[in-house]
Amino acid sequence: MRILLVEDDHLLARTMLDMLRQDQNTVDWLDDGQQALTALNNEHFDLVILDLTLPRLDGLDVLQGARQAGNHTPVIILTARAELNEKLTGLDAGADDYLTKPFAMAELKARIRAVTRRGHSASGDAEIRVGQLRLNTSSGQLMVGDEHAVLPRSEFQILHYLMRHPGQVATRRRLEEQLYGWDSGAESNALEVHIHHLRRRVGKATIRTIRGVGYVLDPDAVTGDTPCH
Amino acid sequence: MRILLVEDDHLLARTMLDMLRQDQNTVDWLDDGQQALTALNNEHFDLVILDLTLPRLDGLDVLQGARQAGNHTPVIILTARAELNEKLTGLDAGADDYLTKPFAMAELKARIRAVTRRGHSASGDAEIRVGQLRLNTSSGQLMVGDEHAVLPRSEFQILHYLMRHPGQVATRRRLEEQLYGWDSGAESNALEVHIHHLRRRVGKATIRTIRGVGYVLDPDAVTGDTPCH
DNA sequence: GGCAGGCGTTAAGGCTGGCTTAAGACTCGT
DNA sequence: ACGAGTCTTAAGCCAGCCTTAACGCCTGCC
Repeated sequence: MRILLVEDDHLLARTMLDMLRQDQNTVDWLDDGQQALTALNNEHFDLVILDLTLPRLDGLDVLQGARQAGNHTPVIILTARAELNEKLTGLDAGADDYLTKPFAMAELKARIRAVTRRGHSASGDAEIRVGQLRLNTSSGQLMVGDEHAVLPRSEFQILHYLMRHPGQVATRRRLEEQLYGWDSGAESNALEVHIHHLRRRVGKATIRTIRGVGYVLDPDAVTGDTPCH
Repeated sequence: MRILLVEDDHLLARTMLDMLRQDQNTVDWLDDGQQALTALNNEHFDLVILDLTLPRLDGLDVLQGARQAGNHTPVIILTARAELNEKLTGLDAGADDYLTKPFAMAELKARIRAVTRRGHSASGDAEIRVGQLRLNTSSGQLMVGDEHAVLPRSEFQILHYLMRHPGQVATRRRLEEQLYGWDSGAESNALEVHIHHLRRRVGKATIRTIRGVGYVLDPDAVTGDTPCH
């Protein structure tokens, strides 16, 4: 998943970055409310983790601003216990969940899973299913029928996105964002190569090309082949 | 197992440390409530042994703080008999068990086994089973099929953790925590070497590598080798 | 029908990270 | 003090991953 972390405590932020990236996410980090709002308006994220006390523009204003602009990205708010009363305002302003500092990293993981609505309750590993595809989102293990594979990072990111939006078109741009966040700069046909490799695993018909736009995952497509070489 | 001991009586603490380490555990020790809460929020422990009278932050506050942060680690509370009435509050606050000082080390061991819920019912030796693996957690004896061996400490720690979380990813970080706690500083490929030795015992396919992340125990993996030809 | 642009396919190169092995350091019991 | 068993370190190897680039195909447009 692509996550935006907005947190001005650099020490805490770094801990969270490490944890989130370890969990196979592409994470971008800002420590400033103004920039955060701009980023939210111009790019796509699957989740925002938003501290309330920020320089330049308060977290709540970021949230409200984004929502007013029609942005529905799931948001988890971080807040000090002293600001408890603000939380109500926070939920009113359109946050999906909140966490009071200090919090346990495990708890953050759980909330993320809850908010993104995958991995039902149980603290076990989260898994997405689409058709006969089963993708373990914490280990990147993929089951196609009864064949098993561990996806490399890039292929995982792509397939994960496609499976989160089955039947919807994923633009090339969107997929590249998922892969690189802001670090990118990759100007090549890398994406097509990854898609190629994915199709080899998943069955050719499962990922359909929309010429000039991007790709779609076809939930109904059946594989037919399981290469094994 | 990785255990956090929070106890400000240094003499008692040292005794307990020795005993717990004797039993193959990795134990970290703090004598201060504030630090304990911080540690609990940022790291993973399998068990906390918590004295109630602590400098800076009372034991009960540590417990409550941790629980509010969403931390579900099993906790055993230590308390002087004079503070008996507090115990009820202790259980209310989310402790799993308590022990009144002075106590026998054997008693503590028993409580630990009970709280960590391994070694069902009878106080006989605790044993974990996953697939065809059977690990005796008190002796470190491993049965693979009908072959048996006694694991050295490091390999035991790793396999024990993997078997407690079969099918889930164990990050390198997590495994190193299990091995060293805070004493570490070990910057090397030691973990990989241990994994290598373990695979030799347990079958290569049983421990799967998740590149850039860690390892998973595959419960279904058989000792032989994968078919596919 | 020819052309151009987008996409598929394949192979090669660089690189990272894990695997393997062997050698020394250490511990502990005898 | 010695030896067996254990842990760490280091070095070289290997495999897998990502990107790049070349080439061919397909599609749609003129």
